[in-house]
Order: sequence, then structure tokens, then C-alpha cells
Amino acid sequence: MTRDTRQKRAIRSAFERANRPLSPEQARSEAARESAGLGIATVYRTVRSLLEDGQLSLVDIPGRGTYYELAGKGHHHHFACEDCGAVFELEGCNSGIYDRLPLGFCTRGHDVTIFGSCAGCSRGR
Amino acid sequence: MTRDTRQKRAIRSAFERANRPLSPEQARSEAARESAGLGIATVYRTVRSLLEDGQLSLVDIPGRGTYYELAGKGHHHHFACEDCGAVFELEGCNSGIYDRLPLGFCTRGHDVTIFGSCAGCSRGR
DNA sequence: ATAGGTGCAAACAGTTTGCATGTAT
DNA sequence: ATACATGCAAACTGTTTGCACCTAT
Repeated sequence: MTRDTRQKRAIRSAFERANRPLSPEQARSEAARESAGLGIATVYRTVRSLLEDGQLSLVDIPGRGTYYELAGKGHHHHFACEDCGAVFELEGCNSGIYDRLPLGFCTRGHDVTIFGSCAGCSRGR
Repeated sequence: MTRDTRQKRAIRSAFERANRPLSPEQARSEAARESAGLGIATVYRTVRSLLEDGQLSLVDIPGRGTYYELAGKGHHHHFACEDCGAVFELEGCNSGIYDRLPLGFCTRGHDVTIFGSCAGCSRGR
């Protein structure tokens, strides 16, 4: 039902190569090195089907829009560098986060983004 | 330099009345009760100037876009109800969050959203 | 009177969809 | 051969901007 095309291979391997979240446009330009002329609509369609397949997961960075990353890495959060714009994965999660929920609320998940400067950008500041 | 208009009063008081974050469209329809025919562009312009003034702050809810709330409430986070769509403020912040930053990274802020069911929606489930 | 504010529509960015063509099966 | 996938352009949503008109000062 789903065909193995040059474009899909290129997109999947762009996410495998990058070990951090990519925006649709970043994914397109990375994947285009392997599949010239790749259209952005194909990226969106492929990303969506990989999402539904559980092969990718969605990463929403406040103020920066939607990124995607390889799924299956376990629960973790993200770091957005305010200097160079890159988004990184942070391992693990210290959740004292749920302690203060108001009465009657129940929780199904959470989302944490840390902002600052990455190692490359904070060096020499 | 900044004039006191019916529209601005209506928008500001919409945020004062709501004690939770509002999307631009929610703000428009709330404020329109006090200022009929209010245009969405005016909401965006007013919200932006209130932001710059420090009277509002921006709340980005992953997967749901941009909301705004009255500023000056101290550091806190948000809860997004997956059933009714409402966004709530949560008091305080349990930050063990920074413990795991990779070497060389430095932090300037963070953003936490909790997803689940609010008290109204989880009652009777 | 006049500068700043407003509503409308056009312009934009990001994302989705329709359609004719291309291609894996 | 055929059905799914692709690229392009049009459509959509959320947000911003230009402009003629309006209004607080």
C-alpha cells in the first residue's frame, strides 16, 4: 500500500542523519541532496504518514513552529538555542511537574522546552 | 503617544475578565461584545503593543498556536485541556528541569505545558 | 487641526489539497 | 497496466501591512 520511492527514502534518511528535530523546510533541503527537486508538499505528505506510522514524532517549539524527529527514543524534551536557532534533544525528564495540578484535573502528557545558548554558541561569550 | 480608544479598552478588559490565556480570535470575540465590529487586525496590533508594554505575555501551546494572557503573574505554566480546548494557568514551577543540560549549554528560560482533562471535563468520565 | 487608530482588503508564511503526470509494483 | 506518489499551483489558516477614513487629543 505504501511504495518505496526515492523521495521517501531521502526524507527518512534526512531524519536519521540529523540527530535532532528538523523543520519541514530543513527536512526538504536536507533530503533534496539525495533527491533533487523534492517538493515541499511531498515532505509534508511523507512526514504525515511517518507520523501516523509512529516512525516520526512531532516537536512543537514555542515561537518557532513545528519540527519532527525520529520516534522511539523514549520520553525526553528539547532545547532551543536562541543564538543559532538549532533545536536539540535533552535526555530524560525530571518531573516534579505534576505536583501542583489543581483539584480535579488529570494529566495525560506534558511538553517542556528549554531556551538558552547551545554549547557551540555559549563558548566564547 | 498611545490613545485611549474604545477598542483598546475592550481588548484589555477581555483579558482582565478572562482569567486564562486567550487566542487572538477568542480575544476578538470577547472584546467585540464591548466594541461591536472590532477587526482582527486591531486585536493583533493592540496585543502586540500590550506585549511590548509588558502588559501581556505570550503563551505558546504546542499544537494549538499562540495565546496571550495578562502579564505580571510571576513564573508559571499552562494546562491545555484536550477535551474542551481551554487553556489554564498553573501556579508555580517545580524545576528539576535544568538538571540534565548537556555540558556547555546555558539556560535562559523554559516553557512547560501539561496536557490532559480539566476539572470540568474529567468529572463524570 | 492633526497624528495616531481603525476596518477592510491585499499580502505573506506555513500547510494542505486537486490535478495531471510519473513510476513502483 | 494500474494505482499510488510526485510536483506544481491553487486554496486555506493565521498573521501582518497599506491605505483611506475616523477620532482622541
